Amino acid sequence: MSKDRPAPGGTPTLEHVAKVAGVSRATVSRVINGIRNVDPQLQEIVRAAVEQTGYVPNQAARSLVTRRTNSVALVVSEAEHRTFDDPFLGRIFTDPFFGRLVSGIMGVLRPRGVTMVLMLAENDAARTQLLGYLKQGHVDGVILISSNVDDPLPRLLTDAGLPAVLSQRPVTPLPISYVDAAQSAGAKLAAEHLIARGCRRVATISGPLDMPASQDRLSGFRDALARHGHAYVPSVEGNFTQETGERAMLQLLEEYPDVDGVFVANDLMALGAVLALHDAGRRVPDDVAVVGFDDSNAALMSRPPLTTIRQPLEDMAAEMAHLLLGRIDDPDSKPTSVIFEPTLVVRQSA
Amino acid sequence: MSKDRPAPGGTPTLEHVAKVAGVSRATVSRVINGIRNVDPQLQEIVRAAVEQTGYVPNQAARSLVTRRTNSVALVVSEAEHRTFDDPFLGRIFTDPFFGRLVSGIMGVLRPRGVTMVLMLAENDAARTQLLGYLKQGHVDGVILISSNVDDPLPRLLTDAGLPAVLSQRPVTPLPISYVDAAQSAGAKLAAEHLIARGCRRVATISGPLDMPASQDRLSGFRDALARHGHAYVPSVEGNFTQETGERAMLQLLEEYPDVDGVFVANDLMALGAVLALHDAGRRVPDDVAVVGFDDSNAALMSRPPLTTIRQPLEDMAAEMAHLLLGRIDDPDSKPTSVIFEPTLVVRQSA
DNA sequence: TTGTACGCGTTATCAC
DNA sequence: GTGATAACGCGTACAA
Repeated sequence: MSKDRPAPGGTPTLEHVAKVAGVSRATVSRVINGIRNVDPQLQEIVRAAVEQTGYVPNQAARSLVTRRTNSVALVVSEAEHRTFDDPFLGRIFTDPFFGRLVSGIMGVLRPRGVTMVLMLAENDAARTQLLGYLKQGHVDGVILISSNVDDPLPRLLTDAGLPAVLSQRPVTPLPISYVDAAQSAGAKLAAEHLIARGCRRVATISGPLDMPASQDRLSGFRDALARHGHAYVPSVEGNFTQETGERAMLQLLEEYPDVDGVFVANDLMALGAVLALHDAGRRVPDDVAVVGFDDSNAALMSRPPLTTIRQPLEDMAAEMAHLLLGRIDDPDSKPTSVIFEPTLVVRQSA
Repeated sequence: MSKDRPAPGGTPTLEHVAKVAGVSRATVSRVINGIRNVDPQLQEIVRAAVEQTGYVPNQAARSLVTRRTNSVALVVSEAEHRTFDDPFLGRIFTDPFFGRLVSGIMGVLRPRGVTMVLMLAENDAARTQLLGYLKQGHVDGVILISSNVDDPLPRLLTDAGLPAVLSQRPVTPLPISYVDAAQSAGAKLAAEHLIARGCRRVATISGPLDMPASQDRLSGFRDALARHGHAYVPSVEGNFTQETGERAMLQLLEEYPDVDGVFVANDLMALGAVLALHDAGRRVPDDVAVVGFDDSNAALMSRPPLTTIRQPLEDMAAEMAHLLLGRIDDPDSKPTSVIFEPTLVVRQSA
């Protein structure tokens, strides 16, 4: 038989290495996995054999027995059905927001030797395929980002029993860990700053209202202003892109020409708003003060630079990674939530 | 023994389904993989059993024998060693360029049932980890994007025998497929347009000169102008971000105050250049004409909208996917290259 | 400390 | 058309 197939025609296997090293498969396996109980001398021999053969463990075989892949998925999802020209991909690869999240996540994953794969779920077809992929055990867990209220993914993930962490409080209570920023507290900071600088006629440009975070920022802003006597706060909805921020500001100007302060739900839209104001001949912040949200580097690209509400995205992302790893190590651990406090960063737009 | 472990405590396996359906494992496997030779009646029964048990094939076991994962990696790499605050992630998640590539790739991958995982290789540590991941057989092949001249990845990939496709002509000849745009032809279009509209003192803002594409655009631009008598064309190097485009334009204005036409190596930098020109009190295009590159939606966000050189990124990405799939199906097929022709898109900036 | 032997869940090659 | 059964490459009790 070819139990000892002599020529490593294809990729070398554990057995080849074992033969070269003159030891058993088990021993090779041990040194590769860093198990202590093995003679240092042999260790050297084995390492040499590994080197010589160019051996690399076969992930399929390995995870078939360990039930681990040492990789997690970062999935960016969006519930709505959209056309092919959908701005979804454009939004993702345009908003510095995501870069900060990725950075924070990799910061904790990489040192622990777990790889991150990024997957997009921009429509139902994508989601179906994604779910199959995940269920098949390609990854040990998933970090889910940017899901809106209708996104079925959180529930699907818990139903599938996959370790997962959300980047937002789930809309419907679910036994799932998540990390979030205190959105309304952030909005309150914005409101109070605008009030403090003397704005009397404030409005707001919100994010997509099917996202909890958008809702919270809007209601938080309104509540804070109500406490200062502003019964009504006009708002226009955007979708977090610079373009919609611009359009929203235009609409606001048309409907409330005397607006003198605007809270915009993210920096990218704020960038657009500032542009629109400039086009309309309004000075920022003298005529209209603008406060953004995120403190992404878009805030610095604006002129004037954006006063904004900073959320510590890198830290939040790192926390997500930690929560996920914890859950992977102990699937029975209780779902946890961690809330971060946003802070006001004053620059020149307000 | 528990060859017939009765209770599917964990995830259901082929064997469970077989038992429920009252057939053999082999049969279940056949219907799952769509092999014809199976009684339609049984097919139904099996399907029902699959449904009932909620069975999902175990990818590890499957690919252990098939040596296929039905997934490919899209890796975005960068050779330089950078600091933690490196703009790399910022660049990726800020440039619409990537969104278009991803979109084009998924357009061909998804219908064929292969999933795409996106991986970042922003430094050596990341690259090492990535390579291990790839060698372990997590994916069937890789599409490599945005590597610069020093990037060791193309060679590492070919050495490892992984099916791969590059998004640019490799700097050193390598037996590897790639897709590219005719960069210098595009630059020539820009040059001729500027000349045609009467520019006499043209300059250019190039991309990072360690990228072949940047070099080609620069030399193509210079060559075309030389043919029109412009012996010298000033240039400043940027790194494809709006911010560097802005700075480069500022520098250009300082050193060549009478510049009346600029070719900028991508739209994002062109956006910054237009901003800088505006700040400097120059009218675009009347005082200074600006031509960008890519025709990303950044071109539309600029005011005035950018005249630019369009490269069909979606099509190019789709072609990359095709080439890769072809190579995966037949690893011995010859490396292929496909070059796309850029076109001039005239808007208002030039 | 090291080796033996079994099992992980599938696919594929056989007979039937 | 269907069912045994042998790989696939590895980790790991268990025995030595």
